[in-house]
Amino acid sequence: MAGRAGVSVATVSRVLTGNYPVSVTTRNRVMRAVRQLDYVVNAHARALQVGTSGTIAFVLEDITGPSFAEAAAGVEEEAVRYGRICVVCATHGSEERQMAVIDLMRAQGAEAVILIGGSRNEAATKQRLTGYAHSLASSGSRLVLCGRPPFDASQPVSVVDYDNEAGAFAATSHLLSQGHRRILFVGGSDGQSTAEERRRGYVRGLSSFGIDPDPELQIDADFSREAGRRAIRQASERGVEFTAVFAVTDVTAAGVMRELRCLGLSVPGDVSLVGYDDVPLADDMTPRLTTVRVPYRELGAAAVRAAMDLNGDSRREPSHVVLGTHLVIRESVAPPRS
Amino acid sequence: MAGRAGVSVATVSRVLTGNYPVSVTTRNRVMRAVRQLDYVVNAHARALQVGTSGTIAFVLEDITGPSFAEAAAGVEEEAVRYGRICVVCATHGSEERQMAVIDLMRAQGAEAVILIGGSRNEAATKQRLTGYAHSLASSGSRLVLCGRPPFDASQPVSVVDYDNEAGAFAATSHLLSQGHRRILFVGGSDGQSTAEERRRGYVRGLSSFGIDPDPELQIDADFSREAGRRAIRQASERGVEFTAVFAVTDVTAAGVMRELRCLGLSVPGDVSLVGYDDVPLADDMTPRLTTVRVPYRELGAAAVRAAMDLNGDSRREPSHVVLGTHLVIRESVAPPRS
DNA sequence: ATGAAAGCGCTAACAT
DNA sequence: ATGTTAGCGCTTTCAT
Repeated sequence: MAGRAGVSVATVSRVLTGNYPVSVTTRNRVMRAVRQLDYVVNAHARALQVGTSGTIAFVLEDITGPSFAEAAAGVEEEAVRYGRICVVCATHGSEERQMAVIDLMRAQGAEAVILIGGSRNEAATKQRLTGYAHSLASSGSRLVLCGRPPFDASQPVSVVDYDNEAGAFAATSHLLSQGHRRILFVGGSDGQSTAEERRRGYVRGLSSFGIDPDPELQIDADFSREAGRRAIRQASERGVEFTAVFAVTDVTAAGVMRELRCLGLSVPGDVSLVGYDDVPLADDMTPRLTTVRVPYRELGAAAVRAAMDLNGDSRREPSHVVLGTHLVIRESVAPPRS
Repeated sequence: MAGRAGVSVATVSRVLTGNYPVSVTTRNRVMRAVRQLDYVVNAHARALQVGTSGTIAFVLEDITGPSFAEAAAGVEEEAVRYGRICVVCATHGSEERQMAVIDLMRAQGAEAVILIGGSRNEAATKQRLTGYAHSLASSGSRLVLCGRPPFDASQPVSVVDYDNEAGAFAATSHLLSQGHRRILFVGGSDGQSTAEERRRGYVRGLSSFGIDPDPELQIDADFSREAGRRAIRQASERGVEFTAVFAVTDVTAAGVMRELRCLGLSVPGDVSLVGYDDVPLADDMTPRLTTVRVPYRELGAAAVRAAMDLNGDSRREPSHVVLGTHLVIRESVAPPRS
């Protein structure tokens, strides 16, 4: 390449990186050679020299989840805005895979690793993540957590969060204010942090209306459609009475809605329903689903910003930004039949 | 690192890559040092030396599209199965961005670049892609196209396809066999290849029933929900009469369904509706959407396989695999009101 | 403004 | 079985 342009490799490097004065004629000569040879620099060689690769890793459970996908879009867009490239890895919920992915990204010299999603076991996970965070920090990288409880500020991990609990509180209050008293919460009590926080909001909503949470009204379910269906089936088999359902997730709500229909119950005529996330699906359901809006795209974007801000000096205090949620009222809630 | 273990760098390399005999004691010593130092190899240095990085690039328009997301999941899974890492880039429909992304991946030494989605202008795009393909091939990489018409076999590009036209034919035939004669096709005629092929299937379906396609019954729309709504609004304003709609995409169908409702029309009572893709949404709509199943996940997986198969000798004939589609009959189609 | 050369961290001959 | 060393392609002093 340098030969073709009749200049030294150093000169080629200078025109290509563009951070050093080069005479116009030389530059043209080089650029012509670049075109003729269809040349691109070797990113690995450059990264090896410069010490950084401009890669942002986004680690999620499953790309197929609409809220994760939305967040991924936010990460991707913001990453390219900063001239970075974005690699996305799925863990399929496995902790080993998560660990493997983080090591992989450390090997790649990723500028930041952004982890989205709740975690199963707060205490143990927190410890493990702290380990990751230090490993990453020691290689000049950053760990950013999305939608998880923050760490204490002494750890080199930033978190971009939203108020899960407040959203759930708002959703529950809405149902309550419409006159519902027997509200079924469909969501995990398996310790998944996101589900747990939402459940807390539900309980607090109830309490603020002076209602004692009835354990019978809380049914386990993960974030899948199938879990939503199963939950309703269980409730029905157990003869649980309720006039409204608060589902931990919009897609869980879709399952709930479907199973309710199978039982011959209409929404919102017989039972009201609210979801969480406000993914596109919510607006396509019939009736359109009342839900809690979570700014996932913005969440992703904020995560890369959090990562980049700390770029200069890695001794900077890790940030904790929390985004707001709000209730989106549509058509799936009505007052209970009297 | 080598110092800490008291061995040479070569030995460290040997135990870490594991492709060379090392005595058990030495291996243990090295592994201990690895753990103590929390060491990971520098992937760039390795790639620089070995000449390949084990990266598969997946290029799509928008991660948020459910069918793309599904394909991305297929790519990701298959890539990790092969021990590769997967970077996903969004082009947002811009050809320049697409070009930039491909160069970027060439610089990264990606083992393969997988491009999904139709293209606007077949002739020009084909030429441009041929250029990319040769560029990639010359750096030992591969271009794989997903869901696009194949190239002639002399070009170094593999394609993994599915029969768009046959699926559309099946969908249209289904409507026809239910007694519909005025079927509105909602989909682009802007030359987007996917839409175009689906439209051809629609026309052929009509023809096979001896019906001349009425231009009035074909309305422009891209793959978005909004486009679906707009199309129905237009049809209604123009006073077009129809008893069924075939939407180019499930999400377009969701828009169609919504707008139909706004017009006071019920599905399938007043008008029948079929979509295309069979994304999860289709099963969550009310009524559940009859649609054409496209095996997107398998498509993605097949794309990485196509890329890897050619790995050994790059002189091998590029492959063209085509996957099947089939109609999924649900509840959005009924015979027309007499 | 340009060239020469060192060196980034690794792997793969080539010794031993 | 292990150590020594060249060199992957680039950027970056240091000369000129």
